[in-house]
Amino acid sequence: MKSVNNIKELASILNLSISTVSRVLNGKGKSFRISEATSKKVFDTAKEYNYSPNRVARGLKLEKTDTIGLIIPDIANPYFGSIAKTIEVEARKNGYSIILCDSLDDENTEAELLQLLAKRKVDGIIIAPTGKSSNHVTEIQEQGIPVMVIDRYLPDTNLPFVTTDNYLGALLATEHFIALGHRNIACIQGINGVSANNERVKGYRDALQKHRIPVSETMIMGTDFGEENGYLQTRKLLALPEHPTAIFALSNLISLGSIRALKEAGLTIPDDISIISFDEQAWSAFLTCPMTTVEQPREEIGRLAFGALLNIIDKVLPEKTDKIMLQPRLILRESVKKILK
Amino acid sequence: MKSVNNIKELASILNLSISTVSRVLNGKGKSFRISEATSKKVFDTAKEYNYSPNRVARGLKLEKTDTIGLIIPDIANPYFGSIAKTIEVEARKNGYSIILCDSLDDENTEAELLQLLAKRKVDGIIIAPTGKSSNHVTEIQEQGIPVMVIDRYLPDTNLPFVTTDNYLGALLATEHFIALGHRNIACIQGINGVSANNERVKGYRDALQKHRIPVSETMIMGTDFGEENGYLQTRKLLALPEHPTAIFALSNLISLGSIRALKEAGLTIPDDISIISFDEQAWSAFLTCPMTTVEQPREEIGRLAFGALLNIIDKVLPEKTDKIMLQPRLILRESVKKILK
DNA sequence: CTGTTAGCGCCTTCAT
DNA sequence: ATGAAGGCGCTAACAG
Repeated sequence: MKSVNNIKELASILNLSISTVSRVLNGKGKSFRISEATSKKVFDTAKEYNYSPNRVARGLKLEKTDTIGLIIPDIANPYFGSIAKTIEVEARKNGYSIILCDSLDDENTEAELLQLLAKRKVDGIIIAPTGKSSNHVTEIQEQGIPVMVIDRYLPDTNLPFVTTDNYLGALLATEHFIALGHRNIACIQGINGVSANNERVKGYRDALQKHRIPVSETMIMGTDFGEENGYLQTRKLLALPEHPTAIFALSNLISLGSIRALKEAGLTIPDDISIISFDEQAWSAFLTCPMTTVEQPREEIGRLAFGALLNIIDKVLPEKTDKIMLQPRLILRESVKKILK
Repeated sequence: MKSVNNIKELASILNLSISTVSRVLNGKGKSFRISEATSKKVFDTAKEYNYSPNRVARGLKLEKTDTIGLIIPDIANPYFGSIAKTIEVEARKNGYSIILCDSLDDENTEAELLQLLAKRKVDGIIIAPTGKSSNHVTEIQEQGIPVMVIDRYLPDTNLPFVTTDNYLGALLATEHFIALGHRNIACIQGINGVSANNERVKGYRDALQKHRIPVSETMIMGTDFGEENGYLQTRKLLALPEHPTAIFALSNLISLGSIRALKEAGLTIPDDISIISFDEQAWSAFLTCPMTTVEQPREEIGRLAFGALLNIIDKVLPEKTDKIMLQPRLILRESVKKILK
């Protein structure tokens, strides 16, 4: 198949100047009053020789790469997977490509990634930040790269974000426990310090206090959003002289780990212990005991985040910083047992 | 924070020529016998002004972008999510970034994506191809972009690939059904024509034939790898005068759909119907009935694929095309019931 | 209506 | 041991 790799060659084949070809190809034929005939010939020949412009060269010249950096703590987690999917599809519709980075929920990695994306001259960044500290991300924004935060937000910054209302989700879940008679409720958290985590913990605390149930600090435990953490913390709970009647697991992976530990100990949900998990998943309804979960609007998070970023890039909303908080939904199933008082 | 955005500025601050600075920064100080003192000053000043080269300009000049295109049929599926994760991490270790594309398992989208990646001058492409037809991918390779196929392979091409031995996986699963007395086994497939799918179907067929069980074509059904397909096909099966005693679901999502239909119909696994699913997942063990699955070595697929691609890019293995097939593992749980003959 | 040319930031050949 | 300058492919300002 004949093919041509730069506009110069194509122009010489066409016996036209480079600029004319460039103009036609960029849809500026009309405004430069280039004849229909010429235009058509350019398009046809470009197609014939399978030519379309080198995006790298274009990026250098225009200082615009049509590229978005996406930093995710764990792309293997289907929660982030579906957010990534929505973002990728939306981006493509708008002519953008995604550079995917997995921060492994590690702050140093994240900081490096941010620098890397800056050097790659992405037009914007969507990030589910890992950390408590936020300097490295505000710095990037100050360098002039639009940043959109998702899933979590960065306290004491003015970065625009789209998240679930994590506080509300946790409040709903905890109050559900309480309504069914639970008083001794453990909370297995993810990374302490991450806003999504801390808002959830806060919702848990406030729900207890609202109902005059003392908060036991030892019942708030855990180190990260992974399965192993859920497993380990649950084992700790079961080793207690009197274990809690309920577990609030702050991520889909944590609850899976909990289930593993429970099963291993020969305990049954909800008869021996009740559980609610943050983050609805395709399998939640089909577990040994169908799980009551807090559903997050994943697609919407992705869609809104990209839309907002695009607006910033296109300067549609000059200075408006979007801070969007989406409603979660408590999906009731069978993993919480009614307890007699 | 002081900062400098191009090598020219940096050079003028340093009172050195651009070339000297470039050389030092690219680690060629020694071979050009640039003095230690000068080198150190260059490094220090670069750090002080937070300078590092513009990757777009570099890419244009060197005709190397340190970028890999990754085309995945569905990044929200955790099977592909974890493959993507491994690839991203491996790539980064080697200085590459990933441009992520979700083909939606659609051939036209895939073809467009391939063209796009070519225009973005990626150094290589890793693709889990959607289709039966393979022209668009071999074309890309002929344009000089190294291509590595994963998860599936493209028949009648010579493209290097890394997959699970899907045939073996299906054989093991089907023989397990047979060993426990099943004769009437349905097979809910994904996309007909995709190698991963067809190899599995072939394994299923061969296992039956090996044991002199007639293959009923109506028992091989289904349209894609999604949850809804599993649901729909299972409903069809249940509407039959006499439904099969076992279902072989060819993906993790299909089996979830099957479970949904079964549950809806008030049927129990494995008492009313047995099931084996392709693709082990974190939740497989914790379903109402712990699921017997065929595990694929996801991390290894990603790691080997990237490694092989890197070898091709670096021309380490001049012409050797890697065709790697990894062993699956049948994980026995409780979703298959022993049937009396 | 079309063409010439500068320059985006970088690396590297050639020159000294 | 260091510098000057061309050119990667593209777009747009300027010039007809």
